[in-house]
Amino acid sequence: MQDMTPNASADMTPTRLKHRAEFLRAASRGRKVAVHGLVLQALARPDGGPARVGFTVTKKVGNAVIRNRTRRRLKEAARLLLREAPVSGVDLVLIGRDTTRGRPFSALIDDLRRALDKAGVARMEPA
RNA sequence: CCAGACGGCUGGACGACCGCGGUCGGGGGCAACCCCGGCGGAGGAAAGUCCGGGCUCCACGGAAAUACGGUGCCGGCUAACCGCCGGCGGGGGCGACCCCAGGGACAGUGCCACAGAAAACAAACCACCUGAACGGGAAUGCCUUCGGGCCUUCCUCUUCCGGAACGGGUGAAACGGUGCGGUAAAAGCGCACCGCGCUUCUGGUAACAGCGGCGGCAGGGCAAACCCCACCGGGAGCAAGACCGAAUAGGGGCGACCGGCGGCCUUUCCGGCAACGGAUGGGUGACGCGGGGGCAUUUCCGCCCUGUUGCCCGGGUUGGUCGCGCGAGGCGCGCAGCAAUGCGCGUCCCAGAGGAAUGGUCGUCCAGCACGCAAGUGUGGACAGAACCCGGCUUACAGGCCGUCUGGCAGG
RNA sequence: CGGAGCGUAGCGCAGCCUGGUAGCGCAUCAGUCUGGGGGACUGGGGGUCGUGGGUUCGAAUCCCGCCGCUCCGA
Repeated sequence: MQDMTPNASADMTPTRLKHRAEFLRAASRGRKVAVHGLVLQALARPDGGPARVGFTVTKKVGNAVIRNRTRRRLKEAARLLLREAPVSGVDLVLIGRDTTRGRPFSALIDDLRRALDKAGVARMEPA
């Protein structure tokens, strides 16, 4: 978040979404796509910097161990997918569901790819 | 072998690829940072947050009392505890063993529904017994005018004096239980045993236990009802707290206090016609200097703030560093102790995040479960995730391992 | 991290402090009034008192542990 300078665009590694206000902004004004393994909220940012990713797993899903496992699988799926197909200028919030934990990992990655596509994130890639 | 009791340990293993955060070393880069390599990276409950401490800040002269809260058989352990260990007493179990907030009910207040005569000061009531009075009845005897009258005995309604606390369907509980004697009827009224109270002595640090003696029985239960007694407790919590940076208007209000020099106000004295000057004591707070602070550090210059301090109002700040892991520490051995635990020696350093790492995927194996005669096939890891630390408690937990002990059956 | 409260019939609530009978409203069922509906009246059914222990003769009530939910402060 410190190096949001435009000339650092060679590094497209996503950073982390941290503040409550940012999550609320993505929830209220972003596009929402629900697929089997997760729910995606995406909100375009005008600065064109690297994508920022946040994770939400509510207490409804389970206890702390289950929530950790859910979040870590989402985190790994986002890492692998955004490494081979980086996007920018967007805030992404991945919300875990009950099914996230038992979903086969390859299917989870497909879910995320499809959700990004439906949210129009792929077309947000910088020119 | 079966059934059971208690205590302790463990909480899948190995590997491959891709990753995460910490730290150390090397290299690159002005720097932010990047690359390579090494090392280590969740638990017995990390959980619930129910107790106790350390640590930090705040408050506070000492001690006591009051209020509030907690604890409550005895002894020991501990930094401390509502904890642990060992005893005692009570209850349960054939037993190993398990359970118990277990001080005080002559300090006081209160409650004990229904039932029952009565639920706590003790008596009243029904029933029982002796006696008396009036009346009634029966029998015997005497007298008679034959209507009845009288004496004695017995029974009885009602009433009264007395005896006694034995009985009264009840009830969780009712002024001790059983038996014998005793009596008008009875009763610890007397005796034996049991229970109970007091007590000498003995054992024990003590709670308490045992033997003996004395007492004919004191006197219900509930204090997890109020309460009494004894002991303990200041408050808040790592978002504690400290530092650096950035930012803002380095802002405002109300008070208290200090005086090195000048200025200003003022007391007294001297000089002067006077303005004023000198000396002296006091006051005055933003007006100047000195002094102090800041702009990374040192010197000079410059700029800015500023007397010191308390409280309040307003404004800005969500960045970083420390606190932060060598500790009431882990492991092993020895000694003391029944034990909890303590002491000594040796050895080890063992997670430190901050929207928060400790992971994702796959393979082989080891337990478990299901199917199958079998080879095998399929399935599949219990409860659960550190956030300042430690000692406990409570709760959750698939399966496995070890030890000690009890009862029963069979065999030698 | 610290603190407060709640859990009783299908729903909303009393009863708890001061222990012995669980009650009220809506809903539901049956009957009557009406030609029918609505409505009114009469009568009835329905509750492991969140859960596990303890105290007591007796616990929804008192005490302790646990589960779930809500709210407040930093």
